[in-house]
Amino acid sequence: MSIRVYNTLTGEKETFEPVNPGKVGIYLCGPTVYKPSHIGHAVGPVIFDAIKRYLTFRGFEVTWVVNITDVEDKLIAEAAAQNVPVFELARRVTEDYNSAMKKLGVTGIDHMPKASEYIGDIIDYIQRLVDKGAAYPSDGDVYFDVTVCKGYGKLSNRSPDEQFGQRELQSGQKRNPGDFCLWKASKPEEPDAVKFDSPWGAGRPGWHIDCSVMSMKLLGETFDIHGGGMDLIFPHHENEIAQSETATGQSFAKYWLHNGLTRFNTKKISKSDEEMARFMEKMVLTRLLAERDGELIRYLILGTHYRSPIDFSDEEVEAKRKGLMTFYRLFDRVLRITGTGVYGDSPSLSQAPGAVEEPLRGFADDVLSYRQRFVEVMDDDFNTAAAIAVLFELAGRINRFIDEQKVETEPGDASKAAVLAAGRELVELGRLLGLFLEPRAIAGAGGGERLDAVMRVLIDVRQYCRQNKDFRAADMIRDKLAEIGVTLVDRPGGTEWETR
RNA sequence: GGCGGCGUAGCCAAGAGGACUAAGGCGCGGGUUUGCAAAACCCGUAUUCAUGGGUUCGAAUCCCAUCGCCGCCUCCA
Repeated sequence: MSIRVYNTLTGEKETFEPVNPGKVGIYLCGPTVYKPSHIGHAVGPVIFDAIKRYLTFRGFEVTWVVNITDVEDKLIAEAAAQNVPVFELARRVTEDYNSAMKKLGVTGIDHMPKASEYIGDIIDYIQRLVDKGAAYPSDGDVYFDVTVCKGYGKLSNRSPDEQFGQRELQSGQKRNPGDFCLWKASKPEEPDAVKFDSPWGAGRPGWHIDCSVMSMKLLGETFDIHGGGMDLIFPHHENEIAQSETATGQSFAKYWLHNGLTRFNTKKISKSDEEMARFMEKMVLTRLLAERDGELIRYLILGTHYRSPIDFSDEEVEAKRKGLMTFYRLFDRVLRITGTGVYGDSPSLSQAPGAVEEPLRGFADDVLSYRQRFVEVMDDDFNTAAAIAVLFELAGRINRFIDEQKVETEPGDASKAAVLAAGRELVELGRLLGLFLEPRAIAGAGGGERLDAVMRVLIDVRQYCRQNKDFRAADMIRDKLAEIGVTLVDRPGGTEWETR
């Protein structure tokens, strides 16, 4: 079976064949670091992190680049407004971004190049375009001439003739309205930190050129996958293609993958929309991740196919949280039964299929068939939503096995081993999506020794009441605890407590 | 005006010509279990995929039209 991906360039699903067999280069357009990132900025990184994990699992050696744009108009303006040095602001925002990525389990990024560190390469590149007659200086700016690029518009299906008449751009310095800026002349009031010397005078790179230069520098002139939000298709990615392919004479990225945009009340989260300002505040990643578990946000993002838009709401997050608990509860259950956590490194069922013997073989076969199904749906354009559905089915199958075999009350070595191997399988598959990376116990969870002891007392008192058939008192203890978010659970082996 | 996306159960969301009398999650109803719960498991929750035509032996899936929502064409993940 081969992997198929939807390519924006062709508008079709294609069989994935890397430029160099066995190796995959991925470039994802990262943030411009002038303001805190919001939930929408997390979608691309989370999805591509899952894609990298999956491709690695499928045997590819993956190199993943996410750029940081730290030389840009809005960053300069914001730094001036806050009265801080440009690169100081950039550094702070980048740090927040990185810590958010860490919480989201995005660990696969190999390079995070900054535009400011590639100025020399960018200048060389622009010079190359000028030498080819594809770019022209004008009053200290340098523009790309879209008319020299015959394929211009192939990504976004726009022809310059039809489209640019609509724009009210009558820049006197441009030859054509669709020409875009490669190099931007500095203005006197701008800080020296962003004035770079060039053959055309002091200035800084235009918006698109840094992506072309850094991607080709790190991944080669032709690489495999270029990703970003759908809002980048035009003009950003279109212009990247134009300048890159004109410069090298070769095709740029082979597959273009675009993720859907995050919406709120069916509207795109936008930086300029007044009515959304308050919501935006809440959706700032650092704030959101202070309140919500990173794994939950990641799970929420992966619960929708990457090309579909995500409607974000508190209600939806809460519903998803309940779903995730199903897995955590099962993991706790497996730990209770086997004494070994599913997060450990004992073999999963697929790693040691022989470990499960004949009477339980049917169960083992089911588990392996879910694994197969998981691979099938992921092969089909990285359908993480369908993959998660398989995870739920697998979890249900394991729970049913435990119930039917009465593994909790009448455990046998064979059935316990089967439960552990199946649980490990579930975690292993989840980890291909970047889920279940870290142990997350819900029973008797992290309140320290003192709380643990207090809970023990309450549980013992309640047990005493129950033995004396004083169920009103016993239930009162349980109900009061429930009100503060602590659930008491009576199990065959005794009572345990859980927090939400 | 041009380009693109979306419309599947109460909600979220897969499915992209035959395995669909349409996955999975949340919610809801019934049951097993329990002192009662919680959890888990079982059963039920869309004869139908915005609407109307068409192509086809066969369509949620392809084509056309209509309605509604959204994005891009200026900075945007």
